[in-house]
Amino acid sequence: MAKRVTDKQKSVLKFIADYVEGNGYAPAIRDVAEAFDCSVKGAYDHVVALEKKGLIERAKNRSRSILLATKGKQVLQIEEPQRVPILGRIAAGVLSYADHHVEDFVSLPLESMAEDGAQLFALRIQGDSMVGAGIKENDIAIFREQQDANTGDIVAAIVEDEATVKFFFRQSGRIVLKAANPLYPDMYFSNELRVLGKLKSLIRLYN
Amino acid sequence: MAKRVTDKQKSVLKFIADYVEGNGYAPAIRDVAEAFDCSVKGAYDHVVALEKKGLIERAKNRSRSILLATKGKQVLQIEEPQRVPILGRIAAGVLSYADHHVEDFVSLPLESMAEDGAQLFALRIQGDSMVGAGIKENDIAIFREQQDANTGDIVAAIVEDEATVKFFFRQSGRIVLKAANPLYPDMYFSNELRVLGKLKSLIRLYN
DNA sequence: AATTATACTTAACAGAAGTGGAGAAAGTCA
DNA sequence: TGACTTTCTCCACTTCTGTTAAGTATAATT
Repeated sequence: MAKRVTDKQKSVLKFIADYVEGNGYAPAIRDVAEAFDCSVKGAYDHVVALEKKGLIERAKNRSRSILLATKGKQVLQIEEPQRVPILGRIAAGVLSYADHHVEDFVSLPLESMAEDGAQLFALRIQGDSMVGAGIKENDIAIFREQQDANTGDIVAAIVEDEATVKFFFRQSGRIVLKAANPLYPDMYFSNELRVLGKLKSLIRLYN
Repeated sequence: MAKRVTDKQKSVLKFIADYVEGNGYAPAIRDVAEAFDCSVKGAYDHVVALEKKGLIERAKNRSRSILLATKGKQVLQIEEPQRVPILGRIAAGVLSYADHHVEDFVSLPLESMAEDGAQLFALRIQGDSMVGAGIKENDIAIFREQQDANTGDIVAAIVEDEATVKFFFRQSGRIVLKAANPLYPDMYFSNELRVLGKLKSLIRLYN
């Protein structure tokens, strides 16, 4: 059971997706049959096969109840707008996606922002330490979760039990965090720095 | 025809929306009847009424083909992530949402960004004339379409057949556009300035 | 070579689902 | 008050749909 997905099955899957897209509701099995100019049972077999392979979900004896399962969307490469949590206080440097730490959600405004399944999180910028890089207080910064970084990256890191956003540099064996504001001194670390992620995008609201 | 929407009709509408939300497909009329513990025809009459009032759309003789119309969503205050077009070249100062002027789309990352049906559009920032305000080249700026502005607003306006983004000021009867960069001189206008919209939010991508 | 899965056919049936007529009681509106 | 509209009932009917039975032929696996 559940071998590979055949070309025919893929095209049936695509028909279903297109039908839903176009009509707002799923096709009846007879609609599939008509589209592929085959018998009702032929279409039925395809639908059952797709169901068995987990590409679609369906309710028994219910008309037009086909849903594209996550797996089916993957096959067709349909991407949904990803929702990224805006984290509030980050206690003791642990990234937690638990409800009580999530302030709100942003959905990614551009499809190009979604990455190969990388974990993303967002922080609200506090203070003016990065104004020189065009990052202002209350901006929403979206990070890709990662424990390391390259020189020149803008990162979120834990400094004194607080999340902070700074430029990341490696200088002669040490790590340096630099603000983009001359009023803030550079901070030096000898490797025990807890990096949370790397800045991927920024969202600002006016008014 | 099409008088006000009754409480009962509202609750039927809500049931339909909830059903779709929960199941992924629309209810059959008999599902409505069951939910409201009334006859099939009773439910049918409600559905027909909702259709006549433009709150739902439906296909004739098709099972489970109910769709919530835009008007129906308004009644239930269901907000969908709004998609905003990123406009490319703006020819001769006319805002056109025609396909060939649309580079891409951004969907609004936060629900709070959607406004009372205001028309929004986006531009990609060119040049560094607004760096002082934390607006950098290639940032995506989202504007609310409006022909006027208040002193201090950041606006998109047409200057010499090009869209430009600047601070907007009124000074002794004239309009002044100021850059947020001392390298750019102020521009003065005696009212024939074509304002396209006011900056509402900003999106930046790193890498 | 034997088995299993794919991709169909024709035919039939039962249950699901939409539609319409003919009321009736209650509420709304002018 | 009279004319609608809303909200329902009961019943009948048609159409739509999912499902099953019983095969056939081809391709892919084991």
